[in-house]
Amino acid sequence: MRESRPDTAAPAKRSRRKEARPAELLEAALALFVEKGYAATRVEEVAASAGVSKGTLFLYFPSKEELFKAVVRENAGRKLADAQREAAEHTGPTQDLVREYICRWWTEYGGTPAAGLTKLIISEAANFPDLALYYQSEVVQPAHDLLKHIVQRGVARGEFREVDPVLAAHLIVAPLVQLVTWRYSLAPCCPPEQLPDPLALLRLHADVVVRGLSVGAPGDGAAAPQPAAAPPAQPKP
Amino acid sequence: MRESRPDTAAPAKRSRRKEARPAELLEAALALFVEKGYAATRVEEVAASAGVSKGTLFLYFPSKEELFKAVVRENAGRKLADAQREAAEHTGPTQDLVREYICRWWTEYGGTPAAGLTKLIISEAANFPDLALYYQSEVVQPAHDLLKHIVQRGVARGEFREVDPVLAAHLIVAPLVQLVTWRYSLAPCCPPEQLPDPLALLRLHADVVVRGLSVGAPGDGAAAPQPAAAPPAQPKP
Amino acid sequence: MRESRPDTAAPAKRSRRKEARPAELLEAALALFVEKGYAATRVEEVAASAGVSKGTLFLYFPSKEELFKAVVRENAGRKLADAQREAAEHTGPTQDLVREYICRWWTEYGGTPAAGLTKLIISEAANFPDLALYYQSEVVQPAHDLLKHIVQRGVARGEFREVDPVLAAHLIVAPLVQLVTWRYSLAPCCPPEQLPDPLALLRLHADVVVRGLSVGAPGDGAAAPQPAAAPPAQPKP
Amino acid sequence: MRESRPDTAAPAKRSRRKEARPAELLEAALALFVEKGYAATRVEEVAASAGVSKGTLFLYFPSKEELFKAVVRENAGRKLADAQREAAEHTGPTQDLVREYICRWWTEYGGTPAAGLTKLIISEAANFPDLALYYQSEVVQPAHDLLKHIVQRGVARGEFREVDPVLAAHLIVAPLVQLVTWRYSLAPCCPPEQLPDPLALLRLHADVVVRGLSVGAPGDGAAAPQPAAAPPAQPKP
DNA sequence: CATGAATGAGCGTTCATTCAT
DNA sequence: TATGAATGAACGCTCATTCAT
Repeated sequence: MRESRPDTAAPAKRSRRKEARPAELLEAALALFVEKGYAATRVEEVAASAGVSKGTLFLYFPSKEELFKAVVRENAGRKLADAQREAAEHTGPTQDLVREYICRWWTEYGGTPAAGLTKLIISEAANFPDLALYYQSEVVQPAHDLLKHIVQRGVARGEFREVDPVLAAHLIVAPLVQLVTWRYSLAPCCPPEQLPDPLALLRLHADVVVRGLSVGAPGDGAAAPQPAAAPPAQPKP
Repeated sequence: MRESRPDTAAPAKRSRRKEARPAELLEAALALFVEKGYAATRVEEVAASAGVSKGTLFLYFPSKEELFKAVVRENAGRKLADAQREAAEHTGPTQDLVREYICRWWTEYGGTPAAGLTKLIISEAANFPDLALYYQSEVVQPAHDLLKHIVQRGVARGEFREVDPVLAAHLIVAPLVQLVTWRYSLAPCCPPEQLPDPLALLRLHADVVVRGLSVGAPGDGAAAPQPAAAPPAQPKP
Repeated sequence: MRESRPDTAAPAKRSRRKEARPAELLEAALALFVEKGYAATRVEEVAASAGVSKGTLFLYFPSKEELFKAVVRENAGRKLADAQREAAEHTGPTQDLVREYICRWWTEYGGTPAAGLTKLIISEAANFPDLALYYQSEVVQPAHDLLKHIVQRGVARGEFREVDPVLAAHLIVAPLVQLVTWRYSLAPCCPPEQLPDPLALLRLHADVVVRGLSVGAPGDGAAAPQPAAAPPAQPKP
Repeated sequence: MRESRPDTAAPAKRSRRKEARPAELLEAALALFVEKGYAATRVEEVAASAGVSKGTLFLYFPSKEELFKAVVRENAGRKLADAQREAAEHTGPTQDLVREYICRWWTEYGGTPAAGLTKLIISEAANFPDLALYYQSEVVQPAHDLLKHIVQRGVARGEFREVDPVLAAHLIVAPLVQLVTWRYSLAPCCPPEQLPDPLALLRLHADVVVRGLSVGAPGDGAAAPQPAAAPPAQPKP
C-alpha cells in the first residue's frame, strides 16, 4: 500500500497522473482482487492502493463490477496474436514449437502480474458468467485452438503419436495453469523447499510432455503392450 | 431446496434429523461455497438449501467462518491412508503405480463432490491462512510426498529417468487439479465439445506422463540431453 | 448457576418441585434481571438458573415481559401493612418511630434479595410505564405517605422542626435507596474499604436525620433560621 | 428528531457539521441510553435523533459499545477539579463548605443533562465492568474523597461530631444521587404534587445534614447521650 | 408436564455508491 | 477534477417464542 509515489521524474505531476489513473487503478485492483477475491476486496482499498480517494475511483469506473470486468479485459489475451503468427510460420520440428509455446507463455503471461488473472477467473467465473464467457472465448479458446493445431501438426507430420489433440492441449496447459494458481493460493503457506523453481518445472514439463507425445519407444512396460525385450525398434518407417 | 424430506422409515423424526443436520448443512455449504465463493454465499442460502431456517444453521455452527472451516476439514484428505498403504505394498512396475494413483485419485476425490474443495481452497487460501496451512499440511503435502516417493522408486529401479522427484510430482498432479478447477469454474461456459471426457483425459495423461518420465527413446531430438547411442541398458541389474 | 439442586430431603421430588417452579423461576429471574438488566438477561439463562429448560419457563409465564412483571409484583410491597399498623399504634417519641422505620426497612427489604428490585425499577421504569405506575402507587407512594405522616406527627408534637413533610420523607428514604442501588451497581467494583457497613451507615443516618429534623440547638450558625436565644451549651470545649 | 438544522450562519456547511457530529451523537445517545437503557436503545434511534443515518454514526464511533463508553467518558467528572480547589482554599465554617458542595453539585451536574449518567451507570455497571471501574475511580472516588476530607476538617475543627467520615460522605451524597435517579426513573409517573422541587429538597438536605452532623444539642431523646434535662422548650409556639 | 429443536423478526455492522463542496 | 462525508440496502447473528415429541 504505497502512500506517496516518488514517481521518477515528475513533470506536471497532476496532469501526468490523471492520464495514468485508470491504469494505476487497474493495477491495484488486479493485485487486490487476486489476493483477496472480488467480494473481500473493498473499493476503498483499491483506491487507497492506487493513491486516490474512494470517490475518484468512481470517476473512472462506474461500479465495482465494471472495475472488475475492466481488470479482466485489460489483462486478458494481449499477446496471443504474436504466438499465433509465430506458430503458423514455424517450420522446424513440432517438438520445438511446443517448447517455444511453453517458454513464451511464461515470459508473456505466467511470469507477469497478469498471471493472477487465472486464479481470479477460476474463483469468480460462476459469479460473472459473462466475464467467464468472455475469458473463455477470448483467451482460453484461442490458446487451446492454437495448441490443438500444433498437436495436429505434430501428428500429421508423424512427430507425435495419434492422440486426441484437444486432450493433448489440456495436458500441455495444465502444468502452466497449475503453476500460477498455486503461486497465488497455497504457495505462501508452503515451506520454501516445496516450492519448485518455475523455470525448472516448465523445462521438465516441456521435456516430459514432448517425450510423452512423441512417437518412439515408450519404455513403459505396463500399458503399451510391448515385447519385454524390445529395444525401441524406431517405428515411423 | 427440498421442503419435506420423505425420510424412509422415520423413527422419532425430530431426533433423526438432528443427527443428520450437520452433514446436510455441510453438503449444502460445500456446493454453494464452491459455486459462488465464500463471501458471495449467504448463510441463509446455505440454510435454505439444506431445508432449514437461518437460525437453525447457527445451532450447529457458531459462525459462517466456522461453517466454512468445517466444510474444508470435513472434505479434506480422507482416503489418503489407503493410497499410501497401497503404494508401499505395490511390487510391480512403478509405471503401474503412477497409473493406479491417477485412477484412484479420480474415484476417491476428483469424481466426488468433494472435488470442489480444490477450487475453494485456491480461492480462499489468502483469506483463511490457517485453513490453507491445514490443507497444505494435511492434504497437499502428503499427496506430494507420496508421489515423490513413487517417482524416487521409479528412478531408483531404473524405470524412470533421473528427474527431480518434486518437480515430477507436480507434473503428475497438475492435470488432476486442473481437471477439477476447470470443472467448477469455466466448464459451465464451455461449448460441450470442448469439455474433455475426464476419464479419457486422465488415461492420456497417465500415458503421456509415464512415457515422458520413463527411460527409453524419446523420439525428441531437441532438448532432452541424451547420448544419441544409449539403448536403455535395461536398468535394475 | 446451580446445576443440580441437592434439595434437602426430597419426598416425591417431581410433584414437590412442580409447585415450587414458579417461585424458583421468579427467584432466579429477580437475581438475573437485577444483575444484568432486563434486556441483557436471556430467558434461557433464567430457566437454566432455576434448573428447568427454556420451554418450561413458558409454561408458567406467557412471555419474558410477563415474567418481568411477575418478578416485580411478587417482590413489591409485601411487608408494608405491618409497618403502617405499627406506626399508627406507636405512642413514643417520633424520633424512635423514624429509627424504627429505618431499622425495619433494612430487615424487611434492604437486607433481603428483594432489595435488587429498586435497581431494577430505576433501570426499567421508562420501558415498562405500567409497571412503574404500579410500583409507584403500591410501594413508593404508601411508603412515602407513611413517612410523611410520621414527620407530620413529629412536627405536630413539637418534636421536629417545621419542615415540609414530603421533602423530609425524601431525605429519610434517600440513603436507604442509595444503599441498595449502590450495592447492586458499583459496589462490586469498589475497594472493600470504601464499602460502608450497611448497619453502621443506617445507624448514623438515623442519628443524623433525626438530629437534623429535631428541634434544638443546631450548632450551625449559618443557614438554619433559629431563634437567637438558644445558645448551644457548647459541648466538647 | 430535528430534520434540518437551521445552523445560524453556515460557512462550509458540510465540514462544520463534521466537527459537530460527535457531540450531537453523544448528546442524543446520552438522552436515549438514559431513557431506555443501553440494550433497548437502537443505534438507528440514536442516529435519527441526531439527524443522521445509521451508517453515519459508525463513521464516528466504531460500535455501539464504544459509543456508550464515549457517552460515559464525555459526561463523567468534568468539573471536579474546581470543587476540589475551592474546598482546599475555603477558610470559613465547614458547614458552609458542605452547603457550597451541595449547591455546586446541582449547578454543575445534577441540574444538567449529564445527570442522567448516574442512572445509566447504576443500570449498566454489571454489563460494563471496565466502565464501572472508570466511573468509580474517576468520579465517585474523588467526590467521596473530597467529601471525606471536608467532614474530617469539620471534625478536626470541632464543628462536626466525631463521625466516620466515609459514612458521613455517603449520607451527604445519598439525596443528591437519589434526586437524579428518581428524576430519570419514576418521576415521570408521579403525580406532580409528589415531585419535590429539587432546590427546596437540596436546601432542606443541606440544612438537615449539617445540623445532624454538627455538634450541639441533638434534641433527640433516644440515641445521642444528652443531658437528661433538656425538655424541648417547645419552640415556635 | 417437560423438553429442546426449530423458527424468524430484529438489530449491529459493513460497504458500494452518491453528491455537496 | 478530486474529495470524503453521508447514505441505506444487505448480511451475519441473536434470542424470544413455538411445538412436535
